Amino acid sequence: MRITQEADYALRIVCFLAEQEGLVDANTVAEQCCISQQFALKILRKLMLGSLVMSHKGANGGYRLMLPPEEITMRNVIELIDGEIFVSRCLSVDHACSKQGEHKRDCVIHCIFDAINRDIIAKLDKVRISSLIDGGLSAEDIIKNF
Amino acid sequence: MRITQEADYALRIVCFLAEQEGLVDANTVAEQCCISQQFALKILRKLMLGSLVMSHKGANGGYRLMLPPEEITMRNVIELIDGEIFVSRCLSVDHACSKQGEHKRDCVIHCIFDAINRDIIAKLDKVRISSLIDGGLSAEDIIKNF
DNA sequence: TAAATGTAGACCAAATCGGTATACATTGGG
DNA sequence: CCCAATGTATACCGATTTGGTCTACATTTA
Repeated sequence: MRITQEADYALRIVCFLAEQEGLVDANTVAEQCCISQQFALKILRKLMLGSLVMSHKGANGGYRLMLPPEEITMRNVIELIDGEIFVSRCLSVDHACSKQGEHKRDCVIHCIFDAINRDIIAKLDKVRISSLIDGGLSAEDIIKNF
Repeated sequence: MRITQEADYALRIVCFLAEQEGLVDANTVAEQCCISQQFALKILRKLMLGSLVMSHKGANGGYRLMLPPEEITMRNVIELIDGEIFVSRCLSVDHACSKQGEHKRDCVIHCIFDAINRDIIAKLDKVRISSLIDGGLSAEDIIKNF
């Protein structure tokens, strides 16, 4: 599954919350992150289900991160929204290709995709939200770390 | 855009053709690669448009590779079928995120996705069809080369 | 108790994906 | 020369995913 727009939005939201103190209401989050309020709410709910953010109801309610930004990785956020990352369908649970493949090459192709996939996940796991926000690292420094 | 099932089929087809001598008709290709005949035809046509295979019409017609398998990479085949590879929508031509992003983090996230993407493409570019077929390399050797 | 918030989930349109169907063109063999 | 075997072209189709919106409701604080 590819990394969706929604996951991209979720990253923005998490970064935004990481830069705020106290509770921030959904409207502010949506405006600051350039997302419709309704969609932001939906994403915030998913982030809550994954225990990345918590909320407080009622007037003056809002959302805040549940973890320090050093303890959240890009992978955490993306997988929470999109589910497990896989670049090719034959890596998903049903393993379509390994069922059909009688040939050596099918397995080899599968192994290659798998290696690439593991590499992507490892990279996304190395990037902490704290690196992305103000006071974090430059893109070059993050990439150098890969 | 993720690597689709169709691209996976295309890889099988190209590998199969690489192992055959002379022309092979679409029915044989479809059967040997476990693809429906119609769908195999569709993929073969795309491979023709990309000049990876050529065909001969009429009775005793069929398809064959236009290039030696050393000169075709996984990237060639996949991009021919799926178009440009990008792991995240914000890397596609419209650059949705860079339009909206006023924040440093949006650019950083974009740069990270871009680095990951370039890495995937580079890896797929290193794998030649000749490595995938009988007499080629083992998956471990291919991955070691990454 | 009303206004400000969050909660839940149904609903929806467009795009993508994986594939099929139909009609036609070309070639080679008898 | 004609027909069977092949390829060519393109329209169509249903399921799933994606990117949202809408509606109704629950909770909290002033």
